[in-house]
Amino acid sequence: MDKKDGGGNSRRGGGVSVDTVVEPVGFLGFKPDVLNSFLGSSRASFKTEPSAGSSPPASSGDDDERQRVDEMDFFSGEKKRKAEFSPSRAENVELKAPSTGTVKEDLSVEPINTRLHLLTANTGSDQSTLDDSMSANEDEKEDKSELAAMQAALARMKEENLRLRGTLNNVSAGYNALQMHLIQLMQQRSQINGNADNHEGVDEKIENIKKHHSSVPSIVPRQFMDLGLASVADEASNSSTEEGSPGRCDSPPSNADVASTDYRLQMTGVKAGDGDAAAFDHDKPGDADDGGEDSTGREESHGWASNKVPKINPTATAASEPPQEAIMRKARVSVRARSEAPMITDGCQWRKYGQKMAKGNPCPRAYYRCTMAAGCPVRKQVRIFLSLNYARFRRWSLLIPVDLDNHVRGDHNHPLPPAAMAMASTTSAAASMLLSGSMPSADGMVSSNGVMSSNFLARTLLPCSSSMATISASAPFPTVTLDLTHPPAPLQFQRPQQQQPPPQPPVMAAPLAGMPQIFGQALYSQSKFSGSQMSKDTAEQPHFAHSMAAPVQQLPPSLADTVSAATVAITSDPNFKAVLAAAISSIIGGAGNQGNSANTLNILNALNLNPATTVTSNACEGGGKKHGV
DNA sequence: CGCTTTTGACCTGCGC
DNA sequence: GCGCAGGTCAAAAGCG
Repeated sequence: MDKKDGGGNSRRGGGVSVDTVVEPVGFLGFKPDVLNSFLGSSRASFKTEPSAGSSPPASSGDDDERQRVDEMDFFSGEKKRKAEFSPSRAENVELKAPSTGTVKEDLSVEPINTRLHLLTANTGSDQSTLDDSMSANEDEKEDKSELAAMQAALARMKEENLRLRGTLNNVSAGYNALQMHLIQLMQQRSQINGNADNHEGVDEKIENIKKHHSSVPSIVPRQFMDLGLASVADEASNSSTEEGSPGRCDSPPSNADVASTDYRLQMTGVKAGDGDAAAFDHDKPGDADDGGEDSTGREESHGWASNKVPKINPTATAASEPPQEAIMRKARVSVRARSEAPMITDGCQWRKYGQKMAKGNPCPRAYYRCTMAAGCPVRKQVRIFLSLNYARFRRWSLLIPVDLDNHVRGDHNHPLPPAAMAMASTTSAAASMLLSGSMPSADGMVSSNGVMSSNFLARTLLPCSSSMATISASAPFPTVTLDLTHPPAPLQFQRPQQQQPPPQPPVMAAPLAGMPQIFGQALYSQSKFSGSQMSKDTAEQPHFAHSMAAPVQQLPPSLADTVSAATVAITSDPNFKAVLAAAISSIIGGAGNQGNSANTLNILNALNLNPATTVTSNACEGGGKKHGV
């Protein structure tokens, strides 16, 4: 039972810059009602308050600025104006104003104007005496100005609604494109692996999708690396990925089923300067979401992330990257789980008991307490980010990435389920790895020729599922994403499907006998990915660059050589091995709460490691999650 | 009807 | 002492 209340404060003190991000989100197709936890109980309502004594905002130059500010605060949680973005209700937006009550707006100004005129008439009918006429006229003027202000506000809302609808269409189109591309990549992958059965299955899927979306283009940008598809994407043919060139979706599609726009499913803390988070990227103030970039980004919101993700160009990226990005970069461990599941985030059962807006942060902070057992004192904070999801069956829902804030307090007075144990230790190991000196960043393991990748780590940490763990390099900080939306599978290392298995590395012992395939796959899969941080990270961490990139630079296309390169990489770095062992042991020991330490030691021995020199025990605590409770 | 979520109010700690 | 921000409570609302 490791108590680690203090460990959860790694963000606050000690300079440890790891956010343990847990995303109790449904990745695709989770229930929209869960989304209420983010935006409150408001139902497609925009609350507007005319500014006190303000003149009606005409269409002046300040109007655009004001509108931009409004949009920036659109999901900021400020009380004066909050909205639940429920695209299914986007056509029927309810507007509330203090003096007018509730006005239904069906994307038409006419009803609003009618109501406002009625209000104006009522106001005028109150005049009865001459003495009162003066004050009445003043009141009338005031009312008129107020009404004008409200009209302007309503007009803005209408415009915003239209823009949101455009965003809806764009995102839906992006989703279609993404789905199509995923299937294609799966097909290509199956071809690579020579798996005829999978190939047929994928073909069938493709045909099914094509039936529904006959005009889905075959181009999808690389952005969806964040989806956990990075490896798949990089295994794709050059054509499909290279076609995702910036600017190809300059104009928003007119048809929701025609996709040519990017769709970014995960937008947790995306740097505003990227501009690719579109209209719903609400970053912390000061995240460079100002200045000229804002205006352009605002325009791009119409096109929903119109490919502003920097193209993978290591040299150009390193040269043009603003210095502040280096400061902003943090390691993140993101765990994704379906929100409709009774167990959210980490296998425990939590009940929300409060939510608070943090100053300077548009994302609310929610407070949960463990309800797995009566009187369990464990509580945790989560910070909620917002992103969009166009789920299956063309239903809208919102992603709710949740930041655990490394703050789980107290000790459970009950045994934790195995899932919680495994996940806690795994995320901790991942976070520790990101922080370890051997790991410059999640995406930094790139050689000069762009090989080696973040998914190397991801698949290492969760080798039992190739799609379970990914590491995103496109975010401003490396993010380890553990996708728990898939049902937990028993540890089964993939066996090479080739007729001729790759040579076993000499140091690989029994527990890791299946790892070469994983490493090789990861190495191969990321051949074109994660170049953005390469130069900087390798420069910052020459040690690791040497240990990891050197063999990769000579990477031939054959799988055997990639395995060899991975072997060298693993065995040359003790910290890497240590964290790897911790992660694997957590998985192996996940079925039971006992024996994690023993497993770790076994794996350390298998890796020829001296436990005394490793970071194993600390690694499992450094990430801020409870471990071994 | 009971459980969960929301949300405003209240409490507490900390910095100035 | 005051203000601010974080954390918690509890009534109200939502939901199945």
